[in-house]
Amino acid sequence: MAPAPKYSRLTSEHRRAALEEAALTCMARGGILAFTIDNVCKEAGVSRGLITHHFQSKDGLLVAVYANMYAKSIAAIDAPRPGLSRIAAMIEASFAPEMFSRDVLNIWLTLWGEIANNPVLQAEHRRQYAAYVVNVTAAIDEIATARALTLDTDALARAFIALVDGLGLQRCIEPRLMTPEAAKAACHTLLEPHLGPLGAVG
Amino acid sequence: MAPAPKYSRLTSEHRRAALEEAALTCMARGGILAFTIDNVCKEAGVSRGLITHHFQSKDGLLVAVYANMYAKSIAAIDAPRPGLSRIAAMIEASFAPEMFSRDVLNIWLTLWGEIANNPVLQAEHRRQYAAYVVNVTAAIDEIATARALTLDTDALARAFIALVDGLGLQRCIEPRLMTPEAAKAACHTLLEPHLGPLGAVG
DNA sequence: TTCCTTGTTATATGATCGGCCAACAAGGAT
DNA sequence: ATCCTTGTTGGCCGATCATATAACAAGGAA
Repeated sequence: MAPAPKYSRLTSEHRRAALEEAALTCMARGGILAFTIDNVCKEAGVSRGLITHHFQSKDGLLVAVYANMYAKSIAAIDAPRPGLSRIAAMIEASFAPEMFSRDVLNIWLTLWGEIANNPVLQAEHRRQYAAYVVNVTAAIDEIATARALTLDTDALARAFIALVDGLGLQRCIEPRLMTPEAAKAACHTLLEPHLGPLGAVG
Repeated sequence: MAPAPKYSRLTSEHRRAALEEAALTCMARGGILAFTIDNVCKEAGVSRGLITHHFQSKDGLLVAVYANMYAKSIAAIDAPRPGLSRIAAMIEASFAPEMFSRDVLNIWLTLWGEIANNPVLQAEHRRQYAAYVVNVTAAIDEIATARALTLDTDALARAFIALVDGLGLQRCIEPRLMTPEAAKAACHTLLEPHLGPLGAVG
């Protein structure tokens, strides 16, 4: 009989995905200090050399992880919801359990802290963030134009994004003091005085 | 003549303050990864053993730094400004250059990331943060009662705090895209629809 | 079956980590 | 002038850091 394989050999794409997933797990567990090559490879059940092999460097993995997080978030936030305006759908998505959890928010907090200090991540951030602002602004524009409102939709979008980030920060640090319902309500408190009810477009 | 002293001997209080200051400098420069005993002591121009001597452990210094940052912020935010309501004074203080700078905000971001993952800091945070919420709520109450408004001032205070944090986050990550003026305007966008003009109390 | 690409392991390396501790010395107390 | 408390130094420890590299092996191609 054939000898048992000493390890499973995955395609480059699958191994990369597994390592990114392990990196997220480590960050969620212990922040940037837990994001070490040893930790990530142990979490992935793999030897130390693989990160260098598949991502060139630890920073390479970090950038991949960040791009991955952004892609997943954008996809969730942009998904239309029947009967809801785009901005209302964004709010729902932003505070759904899979995005407003302590683990996911701790990952974001970890990445933010690195963006502020790691030049490699800053370039990646600038690209992704700009697209995010455009999306939110467009969603607010949708309601503003439908209702013939004249207001600075770009400034409102940036305030909204800041609010969502700040609510996530509080949720991450003290989950019991910031429920998804309270977070949603805070968003409505900001937007509805300027846009009217957010439920539908008309 | 007497031999030149080999080092300056400070009181415990002064040396502690110097080490805390050096710790802040390191955090502002490189986040939590730059907050190492070697780095801080080199920044303070002092040998490695002093942090253990004055703070028992690295975590001890971290807690002291956090308490220090909070004390300074609370003092700045609570300082009354002639002709301004308390909440308006808070906004002015929050986005003044000495608080809304990249360095200071990077320190906050660093501390937030640690609070989320370091149990020692969590206890300290809970105490400090509760006092902060009380202060902001009281400032909002001041206007609400003076104008006989009926609204959930606690929820509005928590939303306001989240917004301020989120604005600081954006400022830290991309200072050029979030000016102090834009940040102040965002706060007014949130509060004035519910409280009316924030300038004076009446 | 044989070859060959390449995913994977495992060890080595030099730097740096936090914490420990013995020796030193500054400067007030006596 | 001498003692004594205590702030300070600096070497040391085991652990862990990121990275480089050589040997190994899985599995499709030929």
